[in-house]
Amino acid sequence: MEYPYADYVLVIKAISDETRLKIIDMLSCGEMCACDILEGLSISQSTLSYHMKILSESALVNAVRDGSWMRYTLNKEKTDDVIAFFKGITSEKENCFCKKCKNQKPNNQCC
Amino acid sequence: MEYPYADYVLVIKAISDETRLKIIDMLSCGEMCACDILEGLSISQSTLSYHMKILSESALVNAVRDGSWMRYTLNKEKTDDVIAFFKGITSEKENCFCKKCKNQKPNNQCC
DNA sequence: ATAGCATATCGATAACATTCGATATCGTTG
DNA sequence: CAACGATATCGAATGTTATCGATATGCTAT
Repeated sequence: MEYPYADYVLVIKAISDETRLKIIDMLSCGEMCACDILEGLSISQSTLSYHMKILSESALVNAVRDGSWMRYTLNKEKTDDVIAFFKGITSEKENCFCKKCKNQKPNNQCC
Repeated sequence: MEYPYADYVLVIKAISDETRLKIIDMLSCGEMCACDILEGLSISQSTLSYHMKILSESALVNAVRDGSWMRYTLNKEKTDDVIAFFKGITSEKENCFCKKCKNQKPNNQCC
């Protein structure tokens, strides 16, 4: 209990969209430019730009300009960080909130 | 490439909300009833009911009626499944989409 | 400097999410 | 079976997201 939930909500929102999950998958084995990502999807160029902005602003994806092209890579540090966060909140721990419950049962569970 | 993205979008959307992340964290070390969860948050009872519905419909949380109370537990199988899915799409793999890119560079990267 | 390609931004729209108070349902207990 | 407590559902208000076409910006060649 007491994680920076709000910070992670931004990142998790970024991965809670089918198009963006596909893009992350596409980037998982190497760098791609916007034009190639666009070819693999059925969306408009402006929509892709919108999604890439969300992915790079949440730091899940690194964006580098190369001439008139944009080259994108997956930021594995960030994706691992999200995984670690989610593992953390789903794992049992000391000082857990539920241990303070009022309506505990004899078996030390809540309610 | 070619994961059941849409299926996981539902689950990831379920965890992309601050209130629901808190609830998952609360449930991480044991069972809780709705009333105790409600005490730990600053939302109305109807809003909690809405969030619990999203969490249990996405199978992240198991809901059991016990008399007039509802008892909730975290479904670790499902949370582990989401983690496995996300690890999968963020890890390099064979037959990766990006290997079919048109605009490849000499280093075998895209663009 | 200008024409052309790649990408970003804008404005509109439609769909979806979150919240609440009011009310309904459901189960328990007198 | 009536009253009550716990939870669910409804309807409305408000905010957020995804999408597009049109247009702007920014680079690169010519």
